[in-house]
Amino acid sequence: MKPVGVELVVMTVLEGALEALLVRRSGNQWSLPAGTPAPEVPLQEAAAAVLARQTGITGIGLEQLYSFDRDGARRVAVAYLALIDAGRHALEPGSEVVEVRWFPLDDLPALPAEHAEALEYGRGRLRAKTAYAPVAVQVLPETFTLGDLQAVYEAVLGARLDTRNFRRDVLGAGVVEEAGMERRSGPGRPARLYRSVPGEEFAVVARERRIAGRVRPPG
Amino acid sequence: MKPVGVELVVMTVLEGALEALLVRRSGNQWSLPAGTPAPEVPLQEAAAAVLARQTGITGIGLEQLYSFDRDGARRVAVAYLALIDAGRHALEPGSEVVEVRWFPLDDLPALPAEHAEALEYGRGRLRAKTAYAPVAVQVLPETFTLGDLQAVYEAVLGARLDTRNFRRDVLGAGVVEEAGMERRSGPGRPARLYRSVPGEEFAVVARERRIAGRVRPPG
DNA sequence: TCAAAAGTGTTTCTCTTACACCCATGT
DNA sequence: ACATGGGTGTAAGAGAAACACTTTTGA
Repeated sequence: MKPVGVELVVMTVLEGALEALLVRRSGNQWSLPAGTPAPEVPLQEAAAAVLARQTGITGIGLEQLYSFDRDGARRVAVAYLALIDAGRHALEPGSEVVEVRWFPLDDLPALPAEHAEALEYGRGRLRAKTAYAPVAVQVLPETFTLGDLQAVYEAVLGARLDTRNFRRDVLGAGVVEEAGMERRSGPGRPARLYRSVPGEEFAVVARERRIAGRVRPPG
Repeated sequence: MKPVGVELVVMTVLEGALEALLVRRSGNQWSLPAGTPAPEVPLQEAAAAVLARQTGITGIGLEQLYSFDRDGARRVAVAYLALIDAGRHALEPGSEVVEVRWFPLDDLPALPAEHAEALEYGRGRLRAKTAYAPVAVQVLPETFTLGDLQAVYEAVLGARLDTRNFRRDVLGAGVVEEAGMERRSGPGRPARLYRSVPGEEFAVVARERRIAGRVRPPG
């Protein structure tokens, strides 16, 4: 009987860059939040529970990423993926861990090789998904500007997008609607606030109109 | 310790329609080939072994499909997907099963709900993959005509494709090459035979040029 | 010579991309 | 008044889709 474990690839966007959530159980070894679910509890619930227990984060949408079965490992690790708004979730290390932190993907601490692999896999999935699903709204507060949204897309894709094309595509896709308010912050014209259209936040269906087209290298 | 099992969604194309491989262990209950791997064997190998043991099919490429964790189930089922050429694999029910058969997807016997779900999921994956990966060559003998290939695409996509566009796209993608022979069967002009370009059979990378474009309803 | 299947180019249109300026505000 | 970020339209090009006839064979 080969047993199953869960691990969590949780990402956010901070200062225009993707960051991943890691925990430290003891010593200097960082890792993904991970645990071993009991047989009677559904796997996704178990994953959510592990996340809550170890990091304090609750109430987020998890998506199954991949089931890793590293050679030599005696157990299978089912990885779940989430993209969330760090600002809405305070980090509270649970009793099993001594520290919880966001790390920029390009400045990670030493990780078990399998966890680094899962992170990389998760980033690839996000990138792929970004082209056809409005995943980015998950990383933003309830209302946001199109500039915010574009910044998230750019962070996830690792590429710069054209503002006018981006707006045309996002608005054309019908996944956001105007909130009827403005936000002003320092100099510059106030930005209109939008919110995601109810029921469209987690839509995974391919859309007639892609939100982000073919990506070109930064520059 | 929640245990893990494997199950196999194996499909082929017969007479222009997708068919799935099912086994009957006893009585009238059909199901997907499935089993419980030992801890020390890698999951994908275990899945291949289950398939070989129960159906006699060996040496095919398996792709992880999804890990199902049906509510109430005490175990996780990692499903693997394959699309193969039925003509190249004789079916031999192993000792664990009494019968192995291909069933058209639109004429399936009664199945456990979870297995029907996995089949449906597999069909969706195939459809999605068809748009950017040359999966279809897996279902054909070593040499085949472009007409054969188009028929496979049409079966997987459940849609009719334009012959000229299809040929242009397939040849442009560079995944097949002429075998330098012809095949004649009954009346009609003989068809050139092609084979898949070595190394491209299992290429999963997105291609610049898609093989099958946006799909329109049959008619 | 007829029926049956294979093979072949071009045109149209849609979608993607590239691109530059004015607007509203804070300091 | 100037610096800062927000917001807008259009033209050119590439890719996808639509479309009909000729070729080669078996019967």
